[in-house]
Amino acid sequence: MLTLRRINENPEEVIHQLSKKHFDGREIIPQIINLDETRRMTQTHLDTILGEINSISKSIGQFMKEGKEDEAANAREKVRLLKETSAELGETLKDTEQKIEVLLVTIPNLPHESVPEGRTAEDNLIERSGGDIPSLDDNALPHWDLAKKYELIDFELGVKITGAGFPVYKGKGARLQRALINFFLDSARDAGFMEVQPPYVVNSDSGFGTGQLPDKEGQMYHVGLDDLYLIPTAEVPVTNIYRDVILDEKDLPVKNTAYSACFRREAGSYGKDVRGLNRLHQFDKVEIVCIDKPENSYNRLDEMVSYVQTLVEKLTLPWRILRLCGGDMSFTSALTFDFEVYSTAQKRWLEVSSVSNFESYQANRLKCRYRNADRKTELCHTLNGSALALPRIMAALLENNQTQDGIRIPEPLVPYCGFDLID
RNA sequence: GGAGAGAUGCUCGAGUGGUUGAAGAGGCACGCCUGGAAAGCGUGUAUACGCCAAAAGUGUAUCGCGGGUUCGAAUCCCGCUCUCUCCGCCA
Repeated sequence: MLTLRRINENPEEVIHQLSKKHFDGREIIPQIINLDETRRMTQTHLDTILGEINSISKSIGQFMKEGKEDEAANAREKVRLLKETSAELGETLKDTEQKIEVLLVTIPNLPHESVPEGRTAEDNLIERSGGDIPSLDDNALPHWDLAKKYELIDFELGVKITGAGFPVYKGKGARLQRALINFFLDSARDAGFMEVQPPYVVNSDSGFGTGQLPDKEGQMYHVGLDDLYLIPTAEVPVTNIYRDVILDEKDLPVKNTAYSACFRREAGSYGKDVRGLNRLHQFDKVEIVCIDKPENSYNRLDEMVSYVQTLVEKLTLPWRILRLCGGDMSFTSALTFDFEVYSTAQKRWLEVSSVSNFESYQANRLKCRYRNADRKTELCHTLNGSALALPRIMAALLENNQTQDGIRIPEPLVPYCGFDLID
């Protein structure tokens, strides 16, 4: 959620920046400014009247003590009239605040100046890349065939138990999953992230805090009986640790990491995008979350991107980093880098991580603030990224490392797996 | 799930419907004292939104959350949430 201050300070600039995200703010921004004007006028008026009521009420107490019945009755009547006005103003104020909020949550975050123009994924910029794309035999198999051949993942069994998109990992497949989770968590800890184990189910306040609600309600699984949501990412519970929190300057930066299962309804997906491990309703991910001072957040973002790069490099996967264009960025992000790894048998790039700076957009909803050097409270900047999402890493590992003898495990994973070959 | 008790500031803790944003203590910060420290003494110590060009200042709201009674509510009433104790169930 953008701050009213930002909108009021320079509306034209805000409208201009929003256009990069292909959001037309020419109507809504002036509308908000008008409502905010009404809001402030109403509050000034209301506060004055409440102040009068307060002071008269005090005088009534005084009159009662002194036994001045007439004066007291007089004052009571005055207050009665003022209360009628204050009730009306109170309604107007509440109403206006609600209208402002309803409008504010429909406005996306402003993109950073370095965000490239563009509408679709085609327009994303390749920031840098690395690793070697292996040359495979003609009879190289896609991961869903490898998963079957080596009995690593049973998709049909998942369908029986739950439905499509809920695979069952078995044997070395399950062990490889667990190895990846531990490898990612240990690496994050070495890089200075504190591990947390959050709940996998959150309330609506948390959903609202990180921006899943109200817009993306349909993308989360909802537990109706208790009105709770299955998390689509550990970002939600971890970031919400800091909801309604005022951090001390010395607490920053906050660097957290968490493993969680992630649940996404993925309504409307189909075709090759959902084949095998490409898109699941339940998957595993290790997430990194940072909270920092505004002036540090872009350095922090770079640090996070560099860290994720070390992961794909250690796994010896061919990778590239994309700087997302205005049209392809998420609603809440100010700047996003996507990591993709090459899935050689599918002959396509798969997104395995998305690292974003949300600036104060999330923090404003979360009311996550810190006390700066002047002892004033100020909104923090929040950032997060996948480090990493497992399924597509698994897909790329299986496909890229297949040989005549079996599937080779990258060296850093071997101690975690307890085997170096799947055969 | 059943019965009961409770929820006050950074923490502990007081609070008779009328200067209670809230006593007192602790913590923390700053200052004095000291060679340095401790002790001692003094001062300060919530958030949000208004007003003011801004600072100073000042207004309003906030004692778990929401509503009600009242001229006036931390205090009385109702609903909700959470915590604790006992019983039941249970990895």
